[in-house]
Amino acid sequence: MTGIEEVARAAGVSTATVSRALSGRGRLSEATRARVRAAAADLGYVVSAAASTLASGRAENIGVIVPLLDRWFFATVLDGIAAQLAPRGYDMTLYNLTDDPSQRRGLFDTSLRRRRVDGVIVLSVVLTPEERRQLAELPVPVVGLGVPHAEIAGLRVDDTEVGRRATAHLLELGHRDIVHLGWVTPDGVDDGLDIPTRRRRGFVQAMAGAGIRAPRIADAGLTVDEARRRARELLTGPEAPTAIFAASDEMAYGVLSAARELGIDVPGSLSVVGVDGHDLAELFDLTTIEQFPHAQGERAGQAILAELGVDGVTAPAASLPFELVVRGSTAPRT
Amino acid sequence: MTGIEEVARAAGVSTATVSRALSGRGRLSEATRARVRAAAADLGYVVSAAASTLASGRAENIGVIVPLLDRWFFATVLDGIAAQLAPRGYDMTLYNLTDDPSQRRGLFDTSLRRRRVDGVIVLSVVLTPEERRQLAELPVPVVGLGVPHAEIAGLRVDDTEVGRRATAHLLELGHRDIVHLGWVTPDGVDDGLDIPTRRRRGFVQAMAGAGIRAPRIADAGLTVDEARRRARELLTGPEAPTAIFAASDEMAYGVLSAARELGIDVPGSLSVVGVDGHDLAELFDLTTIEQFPHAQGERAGQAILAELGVDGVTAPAASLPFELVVRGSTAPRT
DNA sequence: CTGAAAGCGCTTACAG
DNA sequence: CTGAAAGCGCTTACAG
Repeated sequence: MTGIEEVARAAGVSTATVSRALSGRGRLSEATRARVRAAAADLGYVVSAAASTLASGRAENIGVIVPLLDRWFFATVLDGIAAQLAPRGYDMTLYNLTDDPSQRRGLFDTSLRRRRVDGVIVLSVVLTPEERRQLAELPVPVVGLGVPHAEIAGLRVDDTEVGRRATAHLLELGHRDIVHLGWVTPDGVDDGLDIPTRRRRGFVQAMAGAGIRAPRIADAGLTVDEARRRARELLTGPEAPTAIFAASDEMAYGVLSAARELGIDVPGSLSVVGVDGHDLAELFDLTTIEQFPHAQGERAGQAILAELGVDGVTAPAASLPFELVVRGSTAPRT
Repeated sequence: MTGIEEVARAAGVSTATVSRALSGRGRLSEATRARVRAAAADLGYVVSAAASTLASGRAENIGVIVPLLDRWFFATVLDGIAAQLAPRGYDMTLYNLTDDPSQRRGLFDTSLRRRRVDGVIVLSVVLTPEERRQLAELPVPVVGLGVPHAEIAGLRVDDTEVGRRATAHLLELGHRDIVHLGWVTPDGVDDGLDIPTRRRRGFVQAMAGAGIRAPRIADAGLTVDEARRRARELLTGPEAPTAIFAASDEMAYGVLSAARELGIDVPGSLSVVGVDGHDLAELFDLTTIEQFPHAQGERAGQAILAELGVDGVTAPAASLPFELVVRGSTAPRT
């Protein structure tokens, strides 16, 4: 492969000048810069990442710690991150966080510490205290997105407000027998920083505001299937609700599916609202709180670039937007 | 950060020995190896990726070129790849291929040529001849997964057989008025190597086997929405089919949705079969050809590791398995 | 504005 | 089995 020496020779300058011309760092006359760039393009020269990183300390690479890579939400967030990083020449290295303790140890003890990345984005995962400590000790900035730990700074949707908003929508439609179907608060999160707890809290607050104390809350796993099972119980039990606020769109699909099986008309006899703005929500005609995961990813990308002092990137607001999208799965109580 | 010198001093050996002990390359007495490893663990020493890569030429990193990061299928494949790479200490750097020509040029001219990766996995994307040439010229192995170009070796599902199998299922149920709803063959693919063409071909072959010449074929975009629109036309037009073979599950959802809107009973009056084994196929009770995307990713990971000569990894078979999963969206013709 | 040279932190052929 | 030393290919403080 062509090296920097050949480019220097072709352009009639030193390797130092080639480096400066190509990286854009340091002052250089426009003429020299242009000549060097032309020579490099000519020869098809590209700077070796390893050599450049070793000499400069900059890797131009961002690590992203992501749980459950195959969930739609995270894939969309990743796409948003990539959209911010790529145009600035940053690569994105993925670290999939599983439940396997030895895999996790490998990630925190080794992979992240190889100095391969200039910064880390952590997508809503629950970390052990030890893992948080290791993250904090990394010599690079860390940005969280929906991470339920106070010590990891980052971006966050106001999920309490999300819960309130979804519930308010149902209350405005005249519903009173509303059940919130959430998912279980994971172990080890900081008090009230995890998403299910906050959505639940918003629900409770909104219901209280409408004079309803001790509203009904149910839990299920964060999957279509478990939500379907739980919804079946709720809808066939005594005092079937007239509305269900599901904590995610995929859980809402489970509710819709259970209703269909039981012959319960949506929205005639049951209103359903979800959260996420999932890909297929429109297909299901599901009312939901859209939370723009692509834009969340873009902001996370901006946040880490801003921390790195990349030119022209300013830190985005820490609070992420959301929006109620009313579709056909909710209707006035009859 | 701790360097290799400190570890050498702590263990009472040279840096060469530390390197050998930690990498596992070269002969070394067990005692020395253990002593060095203990010292390294003690000091929390981790080899610098940049220095190691520069000196050895090995990056322990695989690049993955992926289209449309937010589609479920590719996210699942990625998860499979990661599952193979991580345990062997390989990182995975994502290169999102968009339609933007300047972004693509940046990827092929620069990003991939920085010698940051030891190998590249390309997930079913359509490449220009120039891009293919650049890929072939990379000094690292390239493995394709469903790539529609003959010069990129790789893994592939026998999509002709997939089309035949899906169609055969409908024929066995007694259907004759079957429409295949596929997506448009992209420009620039090698003849008959792209997925939609092969599924279509399998459909035509199976129909011909049943004595049906010139069977009906429709095209739509590869999305729920476009499929829904197209299905609406098919189902309200003259000679509405009794069965539709959709070329993807997401397209099949569009068909189901159109049928629901039109009050057409599935599977009573219309049978629908898809392809993919999508996440939500069970929820929709959709008969489909499951093609195990997670396993596809694992195989692609194995394939690239095998090319790199990683210990204990053997090249998987190039032909990927699939399986008809019969659910409630198909039934005998009435 | 530009160059000579040291140095980034490892790996590995060579020698013993 | 182990070490001394060259070298991987850049970047950047220093000097001019």
